Amino acid sequence: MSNSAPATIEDVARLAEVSIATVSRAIHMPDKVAKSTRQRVNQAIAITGYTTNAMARSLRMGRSNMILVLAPDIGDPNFSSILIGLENEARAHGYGVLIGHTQNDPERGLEYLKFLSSSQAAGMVLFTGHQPFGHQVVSERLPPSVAVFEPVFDSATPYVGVDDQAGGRKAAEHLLSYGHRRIAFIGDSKTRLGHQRRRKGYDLAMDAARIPANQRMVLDGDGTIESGRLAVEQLFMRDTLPTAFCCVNDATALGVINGLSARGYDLPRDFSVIGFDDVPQATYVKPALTTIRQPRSAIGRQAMALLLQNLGQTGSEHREILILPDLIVRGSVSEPARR
Amino acid sequence: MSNSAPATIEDVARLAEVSIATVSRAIHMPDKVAKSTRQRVNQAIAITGYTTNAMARSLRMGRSNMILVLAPDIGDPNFSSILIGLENEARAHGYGVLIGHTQNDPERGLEYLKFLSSSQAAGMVLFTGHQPFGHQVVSERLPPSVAVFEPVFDSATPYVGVDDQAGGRKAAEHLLSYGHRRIAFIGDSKTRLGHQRRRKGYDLAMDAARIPANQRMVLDGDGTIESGRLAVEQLFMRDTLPTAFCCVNDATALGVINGLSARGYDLPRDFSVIGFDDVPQATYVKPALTTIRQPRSAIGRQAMALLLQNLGQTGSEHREILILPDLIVRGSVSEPARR
DNA sequence: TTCATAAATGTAAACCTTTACATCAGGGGT
DNA sequence: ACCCCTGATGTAAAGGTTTACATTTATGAA
Repeated sequence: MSNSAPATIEDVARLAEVSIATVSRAIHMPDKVAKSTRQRVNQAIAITGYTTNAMARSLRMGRSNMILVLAPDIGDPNFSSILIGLENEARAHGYGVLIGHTQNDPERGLEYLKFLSSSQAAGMVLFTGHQPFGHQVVSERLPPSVAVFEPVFDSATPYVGVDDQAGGRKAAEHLLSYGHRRIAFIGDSKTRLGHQRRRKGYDLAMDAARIPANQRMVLDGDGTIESGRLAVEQLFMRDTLPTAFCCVNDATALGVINGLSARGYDLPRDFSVIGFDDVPQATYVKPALTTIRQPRSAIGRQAMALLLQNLGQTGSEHREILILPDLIVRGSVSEPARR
Repeated sequence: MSNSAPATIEDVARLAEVSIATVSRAIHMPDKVAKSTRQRVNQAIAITGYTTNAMARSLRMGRSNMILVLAPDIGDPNFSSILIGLENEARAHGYGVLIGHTQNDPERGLEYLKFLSSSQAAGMVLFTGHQPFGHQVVSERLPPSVAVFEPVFDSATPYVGVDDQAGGRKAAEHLLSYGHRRIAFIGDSKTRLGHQRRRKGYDLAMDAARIPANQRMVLDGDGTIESGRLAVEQLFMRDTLPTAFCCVNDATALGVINGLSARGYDLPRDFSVIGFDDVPQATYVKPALTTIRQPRSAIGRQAMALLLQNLGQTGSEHREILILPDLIVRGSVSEPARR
């Protein structure tokens, strides 16, 4: 039992008085071995506490049953719930999940890639928005992978994520439905592709509402709280103010709320604000933030399903799965103020 | 280069016209091989793009150079910065870090334990506060491990964490130094051991200030935002109110601030609040939360150093390394209000 | 020149599996 | 009585390393 060295298949074989091959078969192809033998083997396994050495197994099989999830930032509020989706789906198929934290450091990414190439993991999920090795050219063939949350730049890696454009449109339409016409969009054209798509959704909604392009106030930030705060300051230097803020993400929206409150405005009476993502903080800010929710666990689930499915095939076709997000109504949107 | 199968040590050996043993030596004990040979080998490695198969290596050596970090909740705001400390230290010693997400599910914990016992990882770091397999009895000898953030219940696992008692005392003393005498402690005696120690620190400070025990208002919550809010409600049903709230952690403090603001009070004029942990949100709440900061990266660094050091030895003595936390002064503490 | 010794390299076993192939026994059909 | 087939099991190779031990070569002293 609690011997110093863990039991090997040989220990089991000896105890059950069979060959190691039979033990292996009893485990993996139970119908190929006589019932009486199977019982003896199972007993021996129970007694020795044998558990198959995954390392040897993977070495022999040239494939492991672990999936590596590469995240640049573990702390990202979007990460953990997507992860749970990934894990649950993986688990249902007999796979385990390991997380690699790259901190956006190409060297670390490369390290984890080695982990994959020595088949300690069978495939990978990318949160990074780019290949984990930066722009270096990597000689090895990349393992099966799928991107999540943000498509991988300049690559045919399949992608599963929220339908940003539809979400952006939904957000803008929600504001429009309350009668807002002067709706500022606080965007972010640089850091993420998805953010550009959200902007596109906003434009589409404004087009449909027949609001001319020159009446739209579009500011470009970088998706941080600070950038939301800054946008407020910039807008207050103009002649006309918006009645509502359509923000590219919740962080920006939080910054906007912050800036507006600091100026003494009462929300949502004076201004309406809508975000995108539905981060945990959205509930606690005052007023609670109306936002578009990332369908996180669905993204995780579908991404893992896609990856697992692609593990078998060689040439997996490029695919993009977009999931429609829901509008979460809280307290930060109301009718425009009379002025 | 970009052949289908990755290059093995044999490919390198063939190209360099030496035996595989020499290649291995050229890599791991360069001084044991003649300079000219070493050069040829290095060249061959460069050409083939060889990278040693970690799986085979670990199988042979019975030890890997990966450390597994087990976290019940990836989303915990304390997790990511401790992790970075862990990673940096590991990296400096040639180890990599993998994260296992247990979700407090003993089965998952057990799964990751198997990962360790087949020596896919050399040791583990526990964030869990308990052994990852719940209360099941596990036959195998546990791998070298170290606990972080929260000591492992009922076990001799070495622990590295903040000095909760000193921190709790520091917090209370800060309030006392502003002249507060009626200081409520919103605690949590159940979910974490560290929280009890913080309470102890509060008591020590109050003792030193000669405030009799029957004048202390101590409420017991569970360390959540909700529990902070609730504590406010309960206190307002009493005759005497505190002038300050000493909270067992930031979540509780956030709840308290929330509850107080909801009742229309102006902080910190009407009440002072202090937290513990310094979570990211502490900066954004209004007023910004004065708190005791978890020395997160130091914890990570020292924990990994301890683990790595214990990898060699067999019987590692039980040790507890406590790191003194700093007080972070923001805006939620001031003199007590005149009433 | 001849040994003894050190330095450099090679050979082969071991780590723990999985699995193709070989073997063996027994059963059913002729 | 013989053959063929099936089902159950065993044998051994392979997967990519590291390393103890064996072997070869070079070095220096006598």
